[in-house]
Amino acid sequence: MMHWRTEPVPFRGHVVAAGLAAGLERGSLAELFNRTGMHAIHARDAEIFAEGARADAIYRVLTGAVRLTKLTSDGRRLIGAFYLPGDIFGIEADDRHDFAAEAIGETRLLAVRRSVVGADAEENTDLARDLWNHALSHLRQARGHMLLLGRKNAQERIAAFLMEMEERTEGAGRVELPMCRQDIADYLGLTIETVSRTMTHLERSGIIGLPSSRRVVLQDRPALDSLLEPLAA
Amino acid sequence: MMHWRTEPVPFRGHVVAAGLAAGLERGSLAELFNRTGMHAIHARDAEIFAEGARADAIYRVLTGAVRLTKLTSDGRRLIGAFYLPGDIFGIEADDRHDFAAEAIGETRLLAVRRSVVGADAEENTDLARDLWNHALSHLRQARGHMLLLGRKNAQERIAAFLMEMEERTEGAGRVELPMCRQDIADYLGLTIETVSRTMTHLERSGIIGLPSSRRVVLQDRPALDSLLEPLAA
DNA sequence: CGATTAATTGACAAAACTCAATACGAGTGG
DNA sequence: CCACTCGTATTGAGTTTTGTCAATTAATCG
Repeated sequence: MMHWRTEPVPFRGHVVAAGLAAGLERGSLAELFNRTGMHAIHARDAEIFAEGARADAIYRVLTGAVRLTKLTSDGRRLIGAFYLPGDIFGIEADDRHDFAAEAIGETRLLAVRRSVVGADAEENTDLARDLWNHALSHLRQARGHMLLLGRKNAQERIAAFLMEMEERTEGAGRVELPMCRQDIADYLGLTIETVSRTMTHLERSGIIGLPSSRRVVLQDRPALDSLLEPLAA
Repeated sequence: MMHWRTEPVPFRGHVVAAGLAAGLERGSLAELFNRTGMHAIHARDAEIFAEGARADAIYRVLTGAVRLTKLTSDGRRLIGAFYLPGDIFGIEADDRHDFAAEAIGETRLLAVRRSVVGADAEENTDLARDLWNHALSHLRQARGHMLLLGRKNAQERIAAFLMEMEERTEGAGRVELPMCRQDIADYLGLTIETVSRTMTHLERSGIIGLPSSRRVVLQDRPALDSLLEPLAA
């Protein structure tokens, strides 16, 4: 179930997807969302767009969270990215989406039709540059994720994931995970059991705290850093 | 297999990196390469650009092959992509390269300065669109590779790799691999031993032939397809 | 409070990795 | 032409990590 409203919404978020600090210029992408964005609400697990669907809008997360998923016929699932409030997604396809997007919890989005974006971008240099930068930041995110999936062990994946989430939510040492263990597993290319075991292992080592399964406290940041250190460059 | 010999090089190739069929319009990226591209030759294993280097040119492969690599301090290496004759690379960075690029064998390239590309793209819609499409095809390639690294076993990775190489070189059932086993291993997130063992296993199953280590014959295509089938969608 | 879903834990199996030895292949010099 | 060498690839044996299957505990929601 999905509700559409047309009122412009003030931009309260921040672009965290790839550490890009987007300024708020007239004619920018952020401004376009605020001026012409359509409001949408998606229920938990609702599909925002399907794999293979025509890409006809781009989105900004207002509240909640989104996962980009690809499902194989025998049930394996990969989550290519998570999008949190402030993040923009859906640029990442030329014609058809190669991944589906789903709301993780109840999620509010702003959507702008591609026809509108495209028309504006022809005129407006700022907007074109914003779109370009976003596409590249998605590419960088994907490449970073490749490294994680290809060359890291379970501990390193979990550590990297927790640090990433903490950064993106500015959680000051504590992270409130919007997604379940299975989502994390499918994002990290692990099984749910390995995620669980690795989490408890980090907890028993005193590196993190787990007041509840969705709440993580980064207690020993240096230790976490040192887990990732070999991957730095 | 394609070879580029003449100096002002007509674009006879096709963009294979992600299956994008680029048209040949005046003012397109291909045309820009042909008109203003600088010729460069890199010896085997020579660095084309370093990780972290300022991104100031984009490239098209004429002959040879290129690998995009990221090295970690403890020696793990990931190859993010291979580029073959006709492929364009180096767009994939906004300011700094997050991966290094190296020639695999002796490799000839065309290079165009970013300042030139950027200036032209402001004026020229075709070129801007070409750049955009290339960036998105790199993104699709990276996402496809994520799926491979995150959810496939060794056999599936090798099978996918061989099929990809065959498609990209139009080898009609036979592939001449430009890269060594270690490169393949680092592209697939495996060890060299696992690559080797899996290759010989496929050979003993009669699915592929291995007249030499660098030459592969896809003998039983249906069998190869069926190895990948579960990943189709 | 009971029902249902999500998360953890345990015991075992399988896949891939590591370390070590051997084989192959191209190039070199006797 | 053969032997030698060096880099690359293959093969083998044993270990480690992660996955699988099953059971248990915790959390959530009417």
